Amino acid sequence: MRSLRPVLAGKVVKGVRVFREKSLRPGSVPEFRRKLIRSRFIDVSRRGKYLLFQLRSRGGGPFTVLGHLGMTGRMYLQKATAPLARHAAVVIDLGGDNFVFEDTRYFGRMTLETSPVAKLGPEPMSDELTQEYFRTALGRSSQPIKVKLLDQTVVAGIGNIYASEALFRAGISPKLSARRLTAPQLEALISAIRQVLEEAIAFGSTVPLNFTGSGKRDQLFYYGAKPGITNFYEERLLVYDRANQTCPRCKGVIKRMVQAGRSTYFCGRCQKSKIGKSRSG
DNA sequence: CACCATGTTCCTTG
DNA sequence: CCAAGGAACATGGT
Repeated sequence: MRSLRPVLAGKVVKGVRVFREKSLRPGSVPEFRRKLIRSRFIDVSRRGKYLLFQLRSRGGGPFTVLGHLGMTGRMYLQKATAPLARHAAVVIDLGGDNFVFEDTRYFGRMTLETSPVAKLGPEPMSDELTQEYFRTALGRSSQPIKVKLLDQTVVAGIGNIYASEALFRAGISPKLSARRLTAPQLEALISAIRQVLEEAIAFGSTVPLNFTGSGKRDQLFYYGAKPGITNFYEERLLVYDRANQTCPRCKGVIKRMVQAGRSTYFCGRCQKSKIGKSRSG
């Protein structure tokens, strides 16, 4: 959002090319093209993991395009003459530049349907995320706290990597039933979430939107370091993808487990909150 | 070949 | 009605 806002503001849509119709779900190519062509980008904002592109049509009517990157999506501007990425899904012609939505796995999307944002929980950085709110939102749930952190209706914007990272920093077991977190644990978790996201945003700001490295996995999320900076990863993610490595806090061993179908990484030694596993799960 | 991967939504089961 | 689990979406890396 921070990168796109300054480069999109004021730009007029000259054309729209859709290479992947399904990336517009829900919606259709004609509808999307009709709405966008000759419209002007006014601003870009964000809610949870959604990007909100605010535009104004030729007649002056404001409307919003919702964007979501899924797991592998990227959105960036490039020169109109630059070759398109293999998995370019939607390309918006802005005159001299193309606004490219590239998405290898096509889990991301662009749509005129904005209703998903209404269902989101509070922004993690906002005053709305309080210990009291958390308590209420978690309610009597017996689900593990890690699984609850991925529920976008509880808190918006936390993904699988940062859920593990936040719980590690808060010293809370990912297995702990959501209803069993104490007030101090909730406070610690809120602080940890904010710290993790703050660092992630600061780091992300140093990386070009179309950055791809040559190392294993995705460079932005996993390593993200500019070429030459090889140890940023070491400092950034403390437990994620570090199974069998030594815990940086207690010299225990980082473990991997699967919760709700997603990998969770944690230290079995310093994230013990024994009242964990509910018998059913 | 097998398994894993930053996310969301739909369907089924209990 | 709700909670919870699994599959589906599609492609690429190890």
